[in-house]
Amino acid sequence: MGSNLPDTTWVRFLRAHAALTRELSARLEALHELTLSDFDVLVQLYYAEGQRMRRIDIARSVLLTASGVTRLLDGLETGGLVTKERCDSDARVTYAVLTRAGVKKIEDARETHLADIEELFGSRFSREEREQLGELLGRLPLAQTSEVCSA
Amino acid sequence: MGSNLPDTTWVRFLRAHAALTRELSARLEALHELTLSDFDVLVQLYYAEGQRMRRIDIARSVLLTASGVTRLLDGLETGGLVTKERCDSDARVTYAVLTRAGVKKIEDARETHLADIEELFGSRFSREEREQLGELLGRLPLAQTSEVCSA
DNA sequence: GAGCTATACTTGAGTACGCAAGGATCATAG
DNA sequence: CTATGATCCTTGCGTACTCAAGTATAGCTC
Repeated sequence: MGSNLPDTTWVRFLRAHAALTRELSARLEALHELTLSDFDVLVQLYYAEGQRMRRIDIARSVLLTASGVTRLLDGLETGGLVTKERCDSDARVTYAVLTRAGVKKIEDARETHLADIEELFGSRFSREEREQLGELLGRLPLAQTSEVCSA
Repeated sequence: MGSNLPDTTWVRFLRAHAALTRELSARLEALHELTLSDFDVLVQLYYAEGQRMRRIDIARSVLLTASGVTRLLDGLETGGLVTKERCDSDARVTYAVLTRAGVKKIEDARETHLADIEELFGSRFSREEREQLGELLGRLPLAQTSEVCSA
């Protein structure tokens, strides 16, 4: 019954994402009380200069909307993992800065989360396959907002 | 600044998914008032025997939870695209059956949605690349619920 | 410097889920 | 036939978003 389903590759992509994020986020939640997005944002901050970023840059790098970032950071802030900081040169922007607790949290969470990613995702592929997969995925459109990336 | 970010391939996977589903679902919503999941379910039904499925099988095939399916079908039902139907041999199960309007809807939506998928996803790859991508994605774990698939 | 538009962020309202718990119904074992 | 456990489905509740609208600031043009 080779049904004429929509591009099977795309469907696999969708299914794989659903299954992987479900499992990964369950584990991350259980062990560290973090969402996948929380983790994502914390990592961005961790590697940012001065471990601080403008909210809008966070939004662009993790592909959330501005409002999504506001609420996500609200959560991290009440959890004591980040703090706000005003910007001297532009009163519109407020930085999100990683706190000491935030650094600790991300370093802890990294440990298990990277292992989980490796187990459920990375280990399925050889080195070359992984690179090729990365290359293929890298061709996909990321945003209509033209400008992207930092370092 | 080659930062030691979590497996870049995985991150690309996440970003690509976020960007693609955002755009695809915006278009699908605008043109047909359907969610990606709605579409997904309708397609499954479309190709199912008698265009009918048990809810639990829908859940498994599109990777939603049972409750997610219940509510999604509630929506499709009030939209007149599917109807419930009791199962004679097992009073626990209720089938979801595609209505005439549902068939029409999915046939309409397919047209544009498949084109959108092709534009944003498929066209990025050559034939072989697409196959390879599909193969690689197919290796990823789909569910812990062992049993999968139908035809 | 008055007025415009663009940018950064927040807030209100709505939604698409998930999880956990509950209600039927089935299947089996005594 | 009754008790036990599994399966199918729904419901209550919580949450992570989104979009649209609003506020504040920045910077440009005249």
